[in-house]
Amino acid sequence: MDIERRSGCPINLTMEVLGDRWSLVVIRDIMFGNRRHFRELLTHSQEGIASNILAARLKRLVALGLVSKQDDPSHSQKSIYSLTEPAIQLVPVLAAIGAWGRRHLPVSEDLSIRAELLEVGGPALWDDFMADLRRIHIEDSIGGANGSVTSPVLARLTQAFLDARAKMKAGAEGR
Amino acid sequence: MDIERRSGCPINLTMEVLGDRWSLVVIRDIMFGNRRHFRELLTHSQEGIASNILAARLKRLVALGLVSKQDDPSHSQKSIYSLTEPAIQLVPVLAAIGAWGRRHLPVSEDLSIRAELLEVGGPALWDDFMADLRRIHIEDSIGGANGSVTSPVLARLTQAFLDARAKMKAGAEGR
DNA sequence: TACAACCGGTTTCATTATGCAATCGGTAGG
DNA sequence: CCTACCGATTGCATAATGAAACCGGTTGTA
Repeated sequence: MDIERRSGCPINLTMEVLGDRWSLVVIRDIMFGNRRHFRELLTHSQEGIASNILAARLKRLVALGLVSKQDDPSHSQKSIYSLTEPAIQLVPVLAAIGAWGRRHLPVSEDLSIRAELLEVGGPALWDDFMADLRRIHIEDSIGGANGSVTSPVLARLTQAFLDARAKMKAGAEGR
Repeated sequence: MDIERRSGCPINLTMEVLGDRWSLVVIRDIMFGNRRHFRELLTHSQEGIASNILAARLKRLVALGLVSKQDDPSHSQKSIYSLTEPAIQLVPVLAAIGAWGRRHLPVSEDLSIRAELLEVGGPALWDDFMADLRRIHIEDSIGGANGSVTSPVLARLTQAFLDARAKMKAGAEGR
């Protein structure tokens, strides 16, 4: 799998790699939803991706080195998909995209929480989150695929964030 | 022109708007190259965009509110394309994408200068650049379209950056 | 041992997007 | 008047996308 190389511009090359409707959405689900198996990605997809499209995207992302694939020892037919270092370094890109979309597009509030958190947290939070992702996807890619384990950093901060917002809301309504 | 709204997720919605091979490349050329006319975008395109694709993308970007179109008073047939505020706010997204591409894809050195500058300059530089873009595209969208006027901030910093790098290189070779 | 549910996909076929090349009618400047 | 240029449009071929059905193998359960 090779990209076109229409030009050596970083923005152009990135669009040749990620410039389609699905690739970043699949990476998002692996990264934030810890969906590590084909079926998880297929059936829990908010957007209802078709199985052939998902298969094609995963194959492409593996060929490009953004995702790795390995056998799941607990089930001879299962495969575990993991993020590689280049994909983990997309965190700032996803944060910027999320922040922009939240501001300029008709997003739904519940799906915007992570984007808001990433924006408020800034680079320091991104680094913590990326460290989590390395632990889950690279150092312990098999153990990290079990259950619904997601990033401890993100889980803790999301909860703190929701609590703070609930408290703020209650306070505003109380007067 | 409406987007699909497969889901209300900020990342998904952004990919529905910008998730194709050309939209961000066109915005890049308007933003960094100050290409304000159809022909400029067509013939100076590094990637060789086809005229029908360019026409379709411009129409779509105008419909989505990322680009505005107005008559050029100096030529009854010319149109001036300008960035709107939402597109100007893509600067951090383009900076993040450029930084990622520069690190992980086979970019060419000369086309990476701006990406490197934006990455080193950080949010403070982005803000200055965005202020320039507002001046050029919103406050004086007609005057800004004349000649090869680009952002003063970006031009000055790019030059300073190139000088610094040349000096560094000369110093390294001198020993 | 039968069997249903589940596994990661593949196949088929229709629709849509992309891309190249040629071309369009109107305009500007000499 | 004529040439170059203006922002596109048209025709046509190929590639990408998408919905739905389907596949052989595996697993857990009765």
